[in-house]
Amino acid sequence: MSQPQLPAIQPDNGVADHFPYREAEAKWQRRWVEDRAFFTEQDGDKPKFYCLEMFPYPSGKLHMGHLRNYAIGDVMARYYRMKGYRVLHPMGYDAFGLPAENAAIKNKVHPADWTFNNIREMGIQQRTLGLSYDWDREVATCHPAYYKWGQWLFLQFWKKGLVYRKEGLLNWCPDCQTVLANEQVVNGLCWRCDSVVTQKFMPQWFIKITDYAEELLADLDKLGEWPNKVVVMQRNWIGRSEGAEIVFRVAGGALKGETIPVFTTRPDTIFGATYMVLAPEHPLVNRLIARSEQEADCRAFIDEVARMEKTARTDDATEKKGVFTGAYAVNPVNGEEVPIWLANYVLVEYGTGAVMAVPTHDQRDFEFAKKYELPLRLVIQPENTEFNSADDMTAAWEGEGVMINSARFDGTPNQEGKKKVTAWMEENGMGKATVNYRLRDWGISRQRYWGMPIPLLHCEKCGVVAVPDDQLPVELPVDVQITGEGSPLVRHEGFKNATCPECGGPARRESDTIDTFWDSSWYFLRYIDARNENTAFDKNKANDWMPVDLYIGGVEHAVLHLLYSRFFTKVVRDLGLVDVDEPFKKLVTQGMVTKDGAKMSKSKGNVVDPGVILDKYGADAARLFILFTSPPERDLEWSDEGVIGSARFVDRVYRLVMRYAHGWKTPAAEGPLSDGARELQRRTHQAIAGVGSDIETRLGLNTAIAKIMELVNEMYRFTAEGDVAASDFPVFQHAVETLLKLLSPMAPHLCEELWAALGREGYLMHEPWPVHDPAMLEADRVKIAVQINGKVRGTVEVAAGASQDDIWQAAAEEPNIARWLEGKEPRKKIFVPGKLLNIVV
RNA sequence: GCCCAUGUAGCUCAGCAGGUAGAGCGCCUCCUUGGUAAGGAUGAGGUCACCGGUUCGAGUCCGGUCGUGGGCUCCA
Repeated sequence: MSQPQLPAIQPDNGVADHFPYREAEAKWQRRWVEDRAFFTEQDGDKPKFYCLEMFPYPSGKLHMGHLRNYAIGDVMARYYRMKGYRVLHPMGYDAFGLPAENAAIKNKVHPADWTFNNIREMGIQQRTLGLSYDWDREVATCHPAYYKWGQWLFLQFWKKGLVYRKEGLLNWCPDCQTVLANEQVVNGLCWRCDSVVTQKFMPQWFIKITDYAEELLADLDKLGEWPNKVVVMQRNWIGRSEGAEIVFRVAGGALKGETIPVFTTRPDTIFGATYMVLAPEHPLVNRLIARSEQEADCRAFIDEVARMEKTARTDDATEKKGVFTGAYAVNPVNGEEVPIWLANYVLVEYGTGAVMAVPTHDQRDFEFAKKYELPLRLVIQPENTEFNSADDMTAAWEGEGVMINSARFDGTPNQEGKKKVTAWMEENGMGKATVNYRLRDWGISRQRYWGMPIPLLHCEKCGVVAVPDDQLPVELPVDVQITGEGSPLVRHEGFKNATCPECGGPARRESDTIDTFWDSSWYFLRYIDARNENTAFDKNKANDWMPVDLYIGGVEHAVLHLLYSRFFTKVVRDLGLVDVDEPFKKLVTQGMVTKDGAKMSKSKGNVVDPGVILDKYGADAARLFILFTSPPERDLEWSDEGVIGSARFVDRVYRLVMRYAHGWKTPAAEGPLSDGARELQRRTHQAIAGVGSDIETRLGLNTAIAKIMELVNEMYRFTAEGDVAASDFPVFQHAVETLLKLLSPMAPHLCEELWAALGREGYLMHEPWPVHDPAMLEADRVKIAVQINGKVRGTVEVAAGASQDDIWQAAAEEPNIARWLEGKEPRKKIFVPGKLLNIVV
């Protein structure tokens, strides 16, 4: 036994117990910057991987959700780099928006100062996490160099006819003389002055996203790597329904003959329409009720509805209320005059803002009709009928049946009737088949300061005129007072007054800024060519990098941001600027980070500050904990003990490697491998195979880490004696170096530090990802479970390729098993090679 | 009401193709230690929510029940 050995260094002999994360993290982060280590490669021979995390709003500090989001993305970026991809992994800031103005009012700081300070602070925290971003591509949407191109793109939309102006309904605070966002309306009151908020029509800019509704819906089928629930949410949001638009006319009075189109999905029930309902905000209402007996009642009702909060208005529990207008409309199919009502359950934004009410076959209409004693007429008779007339009904019948009381259509099954009625109405000019969407056009106007100015001018002679390209960007003026009352841009003389580029006359600059969702709808394209001063992004580069291969973010953006980005991509494609249909190939919606079972929030007082955790345990431990504790898409329950556990694991790896680092270049000795080394070798290859497939196929970062932990445990078992035989050394060496490679995407500082400690040249992260040898996965001898009638009664150890007969022989000799076989005749044997033998007796 | 998740060790989660129930944390015991919310080695702990079915064999597949969480919901 005079084999040479690699002696271990004992902890008390110069090896620190703990990974000195403060020094090590600072050192590696500095080197990465100096060496521009995450500079995006443009080598065309390598496959590309565009890894993107949703950029944050710069609120000032990172929260746990950010940490989780970035940790997941960083592992993927680092993994794919080692796998030989050129990876684009950028970061930026969604930097326009209301909080900056609120801070300005509260703390008397300029929104720009507040925002850029926050960006600086968050950037420092992100660097402290060791995230591998290409910072050369950083964008901030509030920077003129970014929004210049946002404005340019807006003008392309404008030229394409996708931008229009119409009256839109807004929350309005009469005291502050300002428009309020939904979240600024608290219990129907203004968040600042507690005045009652009203609904007000104001001219607004809209973008015709509905032009793309059909494609946005159809292409959901292309999103095979999106979570199903997000696809479902988008499908519901778009809300396509087929039906008919039917034209009613006002029966008498001053407006006689005026058309009121309604949308219905049930044209088969048109003969059962016994009244009509308009939304209180319907454009015809004012003229309809003017000088009528009911005018006062109607006005009171309209006011009441206008004062209701939008959310309360659309709540199921809200009582259906209405008022008769005094006017009548003519049902085109039978010439009947039906009363016109106003009701709170009809929404001006959906369909035509008017409905034909069929109380027998629509539950809402039924309840309303009963309450106000309006007539009912049964027109769909169900097959096994429970009622023969509307008098028998206790609820609307919304199911199938045969048409009755419907003139020429009597006896027609109602599904067939839908088509027939629609066709007949089309022939007679009463209506037409239409498709209606729940999706509405995108209202982008914000009467706010801290946003991208909409690059349009109002000229008295020429109307609305686009700002010429060479005058972009339209910069936000800096010298403003933010008071919260109205938009400072309206008051700013220098900003407001402009010259019309067409006639040279005076023009007024548009003072609305744009919805911040506009800014975030194309940032993934700007990253691709972030410093281009000549265009928004180069087409070839965009075609090279798009689509984003992996997009990670919170599920709260399932509809709006992701839908707008999809829409934007399609428009940009139609403008000829890029050739992809969809922006995000694979989407991962990460779960929340919770504490004590609830989402972290200031009001609950259960917030854990990532900054404190980073300082106390280091970036690698924080990353490992947050990755290990839960799979990405599930919620993650924060646990202080868990972080300590991760910190211990970091130390455990550190100690293991440091004990042997001193002799890393010792030459190996010839000789057979010990059993322990063979086992270690097998486990090493199993870990390579397992970690790679976990990361790649199902983003199982938690299970990947568990497998790495198991490998570390095995290495501790292997080195329990202390010294390693030189003949086993190559296996051990391979195991340790593999461990560092597998762990480096999750714990990059630790692994780089140890790689260097082993005397290795260059960055570990530039090493290729290890490859496993399938032949190494199998053990020489295997344990086979022996079952009697499906229950495990013992195990036998046999050579790896042992046959059924060999195992049967061995099993019969095993006393435990023999006991169960005694006096019984084996009827059947089920053999699973390498795993088990089941004997049925 | 509808849709989608989810229920496995005290806790947080694995268990991919039905085939001996796993990881980390926590806990027990022992060892080590003038670096101590320390380290090492052992171990305990699970009728896999419940009921039924398919199967030689079911956390795993099927049906039902119960629990928990989330989303949508006057959309004509």
